[in-house]
Amino acid sequence: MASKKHVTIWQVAEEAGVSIQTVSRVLNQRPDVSPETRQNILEIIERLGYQPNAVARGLASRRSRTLALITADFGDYFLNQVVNGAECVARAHDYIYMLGSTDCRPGNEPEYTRLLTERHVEGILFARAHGGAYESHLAKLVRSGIPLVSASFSLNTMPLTVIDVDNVEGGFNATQCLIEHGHSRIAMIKGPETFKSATDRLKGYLSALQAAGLSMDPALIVEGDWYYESGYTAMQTLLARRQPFTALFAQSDAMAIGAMRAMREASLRVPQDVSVVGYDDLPVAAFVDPPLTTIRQPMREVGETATQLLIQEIEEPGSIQTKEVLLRTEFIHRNSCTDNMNY
Amino acid sequence: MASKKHVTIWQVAEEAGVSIQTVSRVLNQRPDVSPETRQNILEIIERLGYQPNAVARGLASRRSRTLALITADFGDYFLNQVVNGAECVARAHDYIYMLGSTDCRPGNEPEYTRLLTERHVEGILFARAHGGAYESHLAKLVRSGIPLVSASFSLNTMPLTVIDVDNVEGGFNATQCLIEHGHSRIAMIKGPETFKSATDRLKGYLSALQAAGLSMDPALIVEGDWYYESGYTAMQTLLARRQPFTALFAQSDAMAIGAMRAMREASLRVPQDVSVVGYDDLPVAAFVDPPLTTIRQPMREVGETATQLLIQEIEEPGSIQTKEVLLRTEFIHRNSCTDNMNY
DNA sequence: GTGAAAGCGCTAACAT
DNA sequence: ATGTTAGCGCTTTCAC
Repeated sequence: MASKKHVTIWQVAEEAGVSIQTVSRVLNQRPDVSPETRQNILEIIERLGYQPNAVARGLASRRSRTLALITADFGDYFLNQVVNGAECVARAHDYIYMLGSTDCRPGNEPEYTRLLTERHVEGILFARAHGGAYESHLAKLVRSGIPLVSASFSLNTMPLTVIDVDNVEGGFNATQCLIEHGHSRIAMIKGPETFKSATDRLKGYLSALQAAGLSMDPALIVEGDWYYESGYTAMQTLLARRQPFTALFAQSDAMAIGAMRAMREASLRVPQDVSVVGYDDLPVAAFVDPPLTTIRQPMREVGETATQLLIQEIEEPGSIQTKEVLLRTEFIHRNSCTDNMNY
Repeated sequence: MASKKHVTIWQVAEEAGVSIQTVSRVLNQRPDVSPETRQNILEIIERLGYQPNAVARGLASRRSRTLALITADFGDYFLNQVVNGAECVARAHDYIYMLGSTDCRPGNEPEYTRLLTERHVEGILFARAHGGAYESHLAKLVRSGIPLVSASFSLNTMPLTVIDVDNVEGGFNATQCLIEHGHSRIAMIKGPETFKSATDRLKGYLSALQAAGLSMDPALIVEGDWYYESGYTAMQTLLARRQPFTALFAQSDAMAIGAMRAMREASLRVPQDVSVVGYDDLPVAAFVDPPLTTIRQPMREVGETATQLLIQEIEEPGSIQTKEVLLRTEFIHRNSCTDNMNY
């Protein structure tokens, strides 16, 4: 049979010989319904295939059970994992995420606010990879009072609940490993200055050097944009500077892999000539030549925790005042770094 | 100031000294409003910062302007691109996508149907990578009459509007290239049998061989699951069979890269000993050693076209009866395949 | 061109 | 434990 009209709460009530109120109570798991009535109504609901209309419920209760996921680029591995985790937790709590990527149209900064207010989204997960530029807008959202949690993106101008990975620790461990292998001239390809994750990893790098009594050489640091190509050109820049180094810490696996290509083209061998540590543990990291030593981030967990907090804040407002959750990274040892043979 | 109560259509009407109908008419761009009234109302809307409540609109008009995106895994590169494209087109038409990944909980097949009916989604984009298992369920959705478009996923049991890439052509071109380089013993790592894309690429492979008067050797074909690891083990299997081959067509870049690692470990050089062609043109493809020759798929366009059709079907039902759109692939030449030096 | 009335399907606040 | 009365904020008739 073709798409039947939807069954409404009225029909259920009529069939059960009760008022729609009683049905509504059963639907909302209220205690004040007699067991028999409840049982009977449940059976009728089942038999009629009744599904409550979420739109009507939303209007009447002012609860849309809808979350927004603002993100910059679904092609980003980090974000994807976050989304996966977020989606799962949301579903488990019977919330659903609406998509709001900011990328597709330039200058649509205000557009997603419109989306959010119009659709009466109850909370926002801000999972942007990009920094800068949106700060004022985000701040406005924070001030508006709508629950908002950020996945690894902090604001300088405003307190914000952030779930992130301990990037300082990650940067420290990556560098530390290289130092333990006897390296003292350690180059770094960092992420963009606008990212807190990039500056944090830099901090980790710096403090590892310092702890080992090593000095840092600005000539050994180049900035990339996280992606392959930028790692490639960053390494070319580094090589052109002709400052000796025997190790590289790239703040993303993609940049590490890009850099490795540049080194190959310059006849530099990894790890014999240059040891490399990346960051992210991309699926491909284990399959490049040589398999990449890297820092794994629990990205899925970031999404899960963020959503958990978001829902908590929605259901008990005020419960999470600007928490900051830092998840730990994991060091993944592979073959791209080895003892310093050069000095 | 703290989060003000929302402005409603009533306040706009009152402020303008008209009835809410008139405001509603302006909102819905109806022609039957005098220019002055319209202008005046528009200004008041602007001044008051009025945003129509999409939930209320949805209830009254029975149009939610909401689409569902059913997908298996946001970590998949292919899907991500599709999502990006889909999202853009949806936004341009003022629709929004709800997320419905099927992965997070096992056996939640019926769960997303519930989600869809309850939320009164107007159309579904089915962008699953995985085949099999869900067919009966999907068929039920198709029969329910809700507009449904699939991104590269066909159903054997049921006609379905599908936007896909021409996998036969892609498989043909990949193989053809290898043949033109003088290869005749061409191994293939294919995707899972349950994927039409895998069997289509196989068809292309077969017909290229046939066109060249070459025979196919079943011992040269191994199945993987699209991912790196499976390419790695598939190549080990291939090598263990000790059947000579000088070229490899891997149905995904990931499997190609996995296979390349296995070859490295077996001291086989690419492309000198074995030429390789992949499929997908992952961002990493240009940066592995050697840079991978591959088939690029217009995935973003798949998402865009699918959403376009979906919206069209929603707005003019019956307009797209089970179309099948096939987008063309692009051959990307890099360094992983070269002339056959071996025979 | 504009307005009044009647819902959309449900929940909330009182009743009883 | 259950029913009644009001809406939620908007669109849809159908008047004028």
